Amino acid sequence: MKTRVRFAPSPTGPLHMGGVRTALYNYLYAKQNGGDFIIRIEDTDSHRFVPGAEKYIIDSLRWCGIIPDEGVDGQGNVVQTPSERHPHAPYRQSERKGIYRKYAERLVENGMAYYAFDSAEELEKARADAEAAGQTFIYSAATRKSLKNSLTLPADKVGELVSGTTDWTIRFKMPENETVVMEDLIRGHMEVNTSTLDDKVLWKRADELPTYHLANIVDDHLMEITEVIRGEEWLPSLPLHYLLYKAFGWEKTMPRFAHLPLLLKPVGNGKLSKRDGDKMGFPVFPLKWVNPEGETFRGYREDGYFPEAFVNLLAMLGWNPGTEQEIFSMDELVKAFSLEKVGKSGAKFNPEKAKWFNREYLRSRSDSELAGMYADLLGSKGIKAASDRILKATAILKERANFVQDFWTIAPYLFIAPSEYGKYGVDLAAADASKPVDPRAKTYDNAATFPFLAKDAEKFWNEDNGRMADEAAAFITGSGVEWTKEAIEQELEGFIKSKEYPIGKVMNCLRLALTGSASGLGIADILSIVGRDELLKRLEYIRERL
RNA sequence: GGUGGGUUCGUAUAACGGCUAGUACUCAAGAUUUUCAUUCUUGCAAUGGGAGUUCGAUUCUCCCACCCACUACCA
Repeated sequence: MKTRVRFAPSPTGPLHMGGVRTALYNYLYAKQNGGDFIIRIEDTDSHRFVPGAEKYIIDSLRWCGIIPDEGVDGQGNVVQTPSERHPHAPYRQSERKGIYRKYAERLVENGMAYYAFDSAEELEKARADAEAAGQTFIYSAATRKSLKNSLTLPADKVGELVSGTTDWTIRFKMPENETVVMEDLIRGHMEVNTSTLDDKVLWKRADELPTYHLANIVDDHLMEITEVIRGEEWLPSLPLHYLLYKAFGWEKTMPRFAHLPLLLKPVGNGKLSKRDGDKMGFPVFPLKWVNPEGETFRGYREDGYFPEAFVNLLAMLGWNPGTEQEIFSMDELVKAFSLEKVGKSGAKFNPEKAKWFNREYLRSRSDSELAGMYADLLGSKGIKAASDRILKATAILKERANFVQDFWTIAPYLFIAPSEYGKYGVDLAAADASKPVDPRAKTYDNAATFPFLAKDAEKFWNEDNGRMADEAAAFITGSGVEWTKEAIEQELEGFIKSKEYPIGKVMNCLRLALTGSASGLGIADILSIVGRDELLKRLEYIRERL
């Protein structure tokens, strides 16, 4: 039998990284077994529907390289693998609403379910009363005999109510005192007694829609799903789902189940939630999301993560290959993945490790590809620079950065000149082309400027050091040396040593002039990129200011 | 409260019932370097507690503790 798994999100908001991981594991499992990965939209809750959420979910998965064989494509189209036996479309439960009622009624006819006429208010009251008495109300074998339903009302009254205008539901008639024996691909053998379970609503007259439980089982059956891989939050409803398959007589084709451990927040307890990211400074969503209230949530993509890195770090959260390999491409994941190696306990997300993954991917990218991204980044700051300069800078910067954005923050001085003294150091906010700080900035790439770090200036600059730096600069710019990092390094060092100048002091003065601070790239690296003239200009400039 | 699930360094995890409990991230120290970073080396750091089975328990069983999920006409 062909493997068919599905990811079945509810379009009630953006998909967070835990959801992406669930989709990923489903995808990996499907591909590993030569099967199909299906996306089904579970939009049976008309009240919680959020416009744009479905598209967001599909876009996110596509960014990750998780492409469905069947389902919706986010553009209003249906993706479907040809099946001679069954048409599986549509893939939105709202578009399938016509098919569920007869299944629910079949259960009523079999005596496995019943009509319930209690109003929301009545149930609310029953719950409140129970709570006041220190108890918990559940609609179950113990209570259904005293409630308004087709088990307690005369048949003619039931018929009247069902065809009437007042709302009603179909509830599953949970068996009394039976043990449900379950098998989970990750957790193994489990048992639960049905007396602790309640009579779940399967179908709602109010909106003519099934609830999750019914729609899920019916669709998984109709779509010939072979494995259900979903979050641990579904574990408590597994017995219900087993019973539902049994009630329909579908036991032999019932899918196997695997319940994934939850993703936990980095600090403290509890599962990762939407708000954690902004509180703790990392994204929880794959892509940026603006909710209907206009609130913005950051995304991994916008934070500069490569999709491959994001997929890789997600894969390693709750699963391990059993070897010490940590970096996996999607293809490698497909080969190595196994549900047996998925852990049982919740995984705390570690943002530091996430950055490390991105760094690994950054370093494995070619210089030319990174240079293209770097050029775009510079462009967004209003800086245009020759591509060979950008390429040279890329080679140096990629060893020091976690993200392409870091190329800018690590060394803005490669493309703009430092200007004034700043008490707080290099102010990158001020280094924005839209607000030039110093007219002199126009002399260099037409970009903005950023301030010197005053305390560094005081520390390194004095008459002697300044004079030696000037001498060194005059030598290197006038020597006709080949303008490469290696040659500059050799010549400059040779000159300073031949003069018996303190190399650290001279170099630091040059760095101060060049970068505006006491730390940064190697002098030769910087010079090879900014050029002779710029060295002289920046030295002259710092002298004027001091 | 009830039901279910879980518990190895700070975090992610490894360890047919059997070496000194391994690896990665973080952190610290040292080396390298003109500074910073990189790189390299070294180091810190864990089986929640108690019984039991066993020659031997991180691993199997039970009890306790703690954590998590679920407990809607939501998914």
